[in-house]
Amino acid sequence: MAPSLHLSISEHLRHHVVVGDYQPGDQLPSEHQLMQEFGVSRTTIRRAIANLVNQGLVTAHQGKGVFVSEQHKVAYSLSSPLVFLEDDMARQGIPLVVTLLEAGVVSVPDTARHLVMASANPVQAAMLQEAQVYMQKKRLDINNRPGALDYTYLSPALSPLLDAAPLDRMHHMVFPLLEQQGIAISRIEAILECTHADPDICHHLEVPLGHPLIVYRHTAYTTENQPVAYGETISRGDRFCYSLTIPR
Amino acid sequence: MAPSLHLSISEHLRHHVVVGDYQPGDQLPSEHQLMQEFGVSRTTIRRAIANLVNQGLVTAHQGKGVFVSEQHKVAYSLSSPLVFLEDDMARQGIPLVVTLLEAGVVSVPDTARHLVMASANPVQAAMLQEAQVYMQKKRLDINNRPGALDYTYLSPALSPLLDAAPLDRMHHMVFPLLEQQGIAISRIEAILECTHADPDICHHLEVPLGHPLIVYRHTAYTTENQPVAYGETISRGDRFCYSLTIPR
DNA sequence: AAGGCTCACTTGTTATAACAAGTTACACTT
DNA sequence: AAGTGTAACTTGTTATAACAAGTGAGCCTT
Repeated sequence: MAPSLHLSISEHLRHHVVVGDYQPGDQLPSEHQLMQEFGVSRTTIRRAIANLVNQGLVTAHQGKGVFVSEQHKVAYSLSSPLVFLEDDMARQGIPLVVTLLEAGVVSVPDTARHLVMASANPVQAAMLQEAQVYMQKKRLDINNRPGALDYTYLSPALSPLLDAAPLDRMHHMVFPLLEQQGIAISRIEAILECTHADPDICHHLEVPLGHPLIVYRHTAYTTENQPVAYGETISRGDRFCYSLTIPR
Repeated sequence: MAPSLHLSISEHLRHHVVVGDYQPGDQLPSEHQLMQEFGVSRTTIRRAIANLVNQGLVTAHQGKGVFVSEQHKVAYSLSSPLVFLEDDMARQGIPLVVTLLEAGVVSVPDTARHLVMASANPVQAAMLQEAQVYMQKKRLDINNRPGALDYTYLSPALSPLLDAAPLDRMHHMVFPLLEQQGIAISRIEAILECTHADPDICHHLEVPLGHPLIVYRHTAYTTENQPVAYGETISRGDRFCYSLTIPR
């Protein structure tokens, strides 16, 4: 289960970028230098760099070198929309005020099942149909008015870990907490759509009936392709939703 | 300018998937078979397949084989939302029927100005407030019903190039055409929000007044950080919008 | 028949090698 | 001084090779 070499090196280089050892615009050591530094072949170095390029952290130019992207801070948010929805808003100066409205054990709503059914994997579907740890959170916008509702469902497989991290500490930033406890999210499937506000939502978001809303549904999978978290975020659609910078 | 081998092979395989020669769940020929079929080394075949895996079209299982993904129709490449909005839909077999409704020279709407203001660069703001080449396009969905409206504004700096490529040839795929003429788009800022349908939109999209709509606004910047294109895409929000698989 | 073993198949990872192609600096020619 | 050309870098592409690791069928033992 040990990570492969090129992934380790990729992580190592990314760490330097995130920490700030490499500033935006800086040139990475050449492939030859990295080969000597890590004592591996060019194949491995190139795969590690290809990994970073795919994530948008660096850009390679034939004949010149590999350079740290200018907007790597938002590039990171692009490769992980979970961060974009939680972490990144705070990073953009939008205060993230979250209230935990409800928590308990329930079953997943039909919308989630639909999402899983699309992948046509009976095992996964069965897993998500089981009882889940459930959280409902309200998020305030800049004006301290209700901005979004968050529904999070965690797989029962996570129960032992959840005991170690009680629910009241999970009132925000679920994914970082999961990763901190060794649960690696490798893939996320997301669907974005737009609906009217039903009476229940109206109450929480303080909008009139039928108000336009953006619904963001996502399922997070581990490296073993097991769905461990499903979430819905319902935001008011009439105001700023999100902005991102996309490196090509 | 000839595409590299592994990209050609990747395109070739993807074509089979999109056309339907390979059904979801089908197993691709093994690496060894593909090596013989295309007469290339395993390196090249593996890079071509890695390409497809990155795009979410296929899934590889060690010891078993490579299989066509179940959800390949909704797997978008996240690294380029412009492609997702134009090129990629066609590539995935979703017919891209576009009608050019109107074209001319106008000034940018206030929404665009707001987008530029957010980046707090007066030079950029001034540039986008000038008169622009303007295009309005209607896009049909799978059922040949109106699916989205497209508004594209091109910077006056592009005028000489636009003469070479007349507007009637730009009825779709604006970005590829720009790149073809040497204009490199390095960054895109995008905002996503949700509104009601106003009477004008109702007419084109054939929806009742007040119908929920998703608005996707984007500004494209060159490598010199100059905004050269602004676009709005207004889609019906009540139906499937997009779904993506995000590799971490 | 049940269980375990081996073997042939698959993809995964890494190493080595050679050439292509873009960039840059420096020396050399004009 | 201006331009040219070469040489030494860089990344890009492909080939060959070897071994690791997961899978499954079939044989073989019990």
